Amino acid sequence: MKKGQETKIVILEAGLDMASQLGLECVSIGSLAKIIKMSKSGLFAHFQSKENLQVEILNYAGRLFSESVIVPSLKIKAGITRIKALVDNWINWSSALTGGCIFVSASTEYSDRPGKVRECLLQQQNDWIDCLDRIAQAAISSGDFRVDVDCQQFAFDLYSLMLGFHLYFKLLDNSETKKRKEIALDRLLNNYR
Amino acid sequence: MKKGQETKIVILEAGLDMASQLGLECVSIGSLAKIIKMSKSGLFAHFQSKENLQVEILNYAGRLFSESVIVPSLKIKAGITRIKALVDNWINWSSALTGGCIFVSASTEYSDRPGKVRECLLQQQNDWIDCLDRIAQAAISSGDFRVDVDCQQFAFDLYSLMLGFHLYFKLLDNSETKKRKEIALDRLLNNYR
DNA sequence: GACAAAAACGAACGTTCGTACTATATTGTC
DNA sequence: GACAATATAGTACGAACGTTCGTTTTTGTC
Repeated sequence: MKKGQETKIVILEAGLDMASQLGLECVSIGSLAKIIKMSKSGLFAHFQSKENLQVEILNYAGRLFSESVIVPSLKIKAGITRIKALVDNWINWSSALTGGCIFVSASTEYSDRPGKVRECLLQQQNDWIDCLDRIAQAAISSGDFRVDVDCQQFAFDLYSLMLGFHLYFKLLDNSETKKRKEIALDRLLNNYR
Repeated sequence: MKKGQETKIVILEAGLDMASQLGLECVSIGSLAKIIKMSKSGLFAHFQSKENLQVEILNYAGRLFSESVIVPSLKIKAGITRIKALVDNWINWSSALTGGCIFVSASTEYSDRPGKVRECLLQQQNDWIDCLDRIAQAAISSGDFRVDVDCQQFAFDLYSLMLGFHLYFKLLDNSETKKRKEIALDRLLNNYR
């Protein structure tokens, strides 16, 4: 790999970490450069604008999410076991990031902030919901879910549950979070069974 | 009322609107002053620090939330009708703010940002969850909920549902959001009945 | 209407922001 | 090892940031 690509990965890794803590909008080029010990202008040259940097951080997070959450889940037998694995992977992903899942914070940050970052995020989120939809469809095919299950409703239900988990886990630091998640997930799955 | 108090309310109102769109952290004294057509220093004098301004915006939002969501709900007969009214009121509250519910965005914004703002938010959120807990208890007393219902679990479930609604409604602008919410709420209530 | 108190203003502080240049180092290729 | 291409650094910019200060205007009270 070329030197420039290596540096870019270092930047994006640190940028993702910072974004997960402070939000994508509060990632500043100066402070990010300081963290990875390079000059502001040297870092800037890789992206040409702050907006590009934000978009690239988001795409970098998307690739990581795909690798560590989606792909491993799809290797598991379709149905409820896959869904449970998906939730586990998502929680691990959230926990791995210092400030929690970047998509959760970005979703509130960019709901009223037009621009390339918002468009990129919107695309990712709709893709993710489609992915949840397909996982529900596979659960129908495998026989775990009833044939009349509304897969988009499943996506809404599961995503909501994850958002609740994230709030309880990160901000509230509630000790019963995992239990709450477990109970809610079991009830959710039973309703589609 | 003294002149100073009137001005402060104007500031907090505009501040809340700005915070709901950009997040509390991106409320800047200069731009806020410009919006309400007063000087930066004049505005600043009301709060002595930006952090104080943020805390006061949050408390102002809390009072408004209490008035427009909690209090009206408590006037409704305890049980499922009250819970449905609460959800309706919460949705109206979210819709009334330009950028959606400020507590939703603040919750992700301050999960990793120590300080007075975070502490204030944490208090508010725990109070809100306790409030949901008590509403579930009242539903037990009224006979709508089973006596063995886990009220803290109810709070988690309902809050999760609202977070999902908020995402679908605000960022995704999904046309089926209300339907998704309705189905999820009915199923949630049936499970506790 | 006088007079003190409260409120708002205007200018400036040092810092950081994103971005634009030019110059110097480092890299990869022949 | 030469040489071009790439990558990083350095410097500067105008604007905005939160904050401080002294001054002026407005307010409420007697």
